[in-house]
Amino acid sequence: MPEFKKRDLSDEAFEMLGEQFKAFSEPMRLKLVYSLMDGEKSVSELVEETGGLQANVSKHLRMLLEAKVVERRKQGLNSFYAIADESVFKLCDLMCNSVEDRLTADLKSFSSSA
Amino acid sequence: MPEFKKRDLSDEAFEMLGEQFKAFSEPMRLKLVYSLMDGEKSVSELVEETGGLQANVSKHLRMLLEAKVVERRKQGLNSFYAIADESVFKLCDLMCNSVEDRLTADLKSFSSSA
DNA sequence: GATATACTTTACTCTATAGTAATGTGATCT
DNA sequence: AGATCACATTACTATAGAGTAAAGTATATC
Repeated sequence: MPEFKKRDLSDEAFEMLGEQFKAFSEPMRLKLVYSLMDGEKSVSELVEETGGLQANVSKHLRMLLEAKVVERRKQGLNSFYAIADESVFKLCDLMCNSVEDRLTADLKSFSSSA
Repeated sequence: MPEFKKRDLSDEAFEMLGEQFKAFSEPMRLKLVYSLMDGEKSVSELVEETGGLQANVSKHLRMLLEAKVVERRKQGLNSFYAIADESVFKLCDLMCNSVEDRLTADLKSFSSSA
C-alpha cells in the first residue's frame, strides 16, 4: 500500500474528474488519441488510420477537444488535431501498462487452467 | 514533449482500456473509490459517506468489482470492499493533479479576465 | 461565380446506464 | 421457525451518446 496524500474533493471536482475519464472511455476516442501520439494530424489522416467514418471521427474529435484532451489548428481546408497536454501521455502510459499487465495475467491464468 | 514508447494496441486492447476508463467516468463511482482510499469499508459505511441510496451504491460497487477496480470480502451480513490494485492509486493521483491544475488554471483565467 | 474539397453539424435509431422503488437473498438472532 | 438486518437484484423511467446518412459551411481552385 503506497503512501497516498488524500485531497479534499468537492462534488464539482468529482464531476470534472468523471468527464475527464469519460473522454477516454470509448475505443474510437482512444484510437484517435493513440494515433495522435505520433504528432499533429489532419482529420483525413485520422479517418484513414482509425478506419472510422468521417462524421463519426469528427464528432469524437469534437468531444476530445471540449474535454481539452486535444487541440485544433485550422489551416486552409484542413483541421489539424494534436494532443493538448503532456499529462495525456503519462495517463496513457499508465493505462497501457495496466492493460498490458491484465492481458498477460489473463493469458497466464488461461494457460494454467487449461 | 516527452519521449514516449508507443506500443502496438489491438482492437481488443482499446476495448479493455475503454472499459477501464468507463469505470472511473461516473462521479458516484469516483466518490466510492475515493472513499475506499482510506481502506476497506462496508456498504453501509459507503452509503453513509457518499450520501447515495443503498441500491445505487450497490450497483456501482458491482460495476467497480467487475472492472476489477475493487475487490469484495463477505463476512456475516456485511460485504467489505477495498481498492483492488495499487495502480488505482497512481491513476487517481495523476487525474487529481490534472484536475487540480485545470481548476487553478480556470480560476486564474477567470480572475484575470474580470 | 460555379465547383470541388475538407470538415462540421444535424437528424435519426439504437443501446447503455444512472437513479429509484420494490422485491429477493442469505446470514444472524431470539 | 419467524423476524431482522445487510446487501443484491429486478423492473422501471429518463437521459446520454455511438454510429450513420444527409445536409450545411468555409476555403480553395478553375
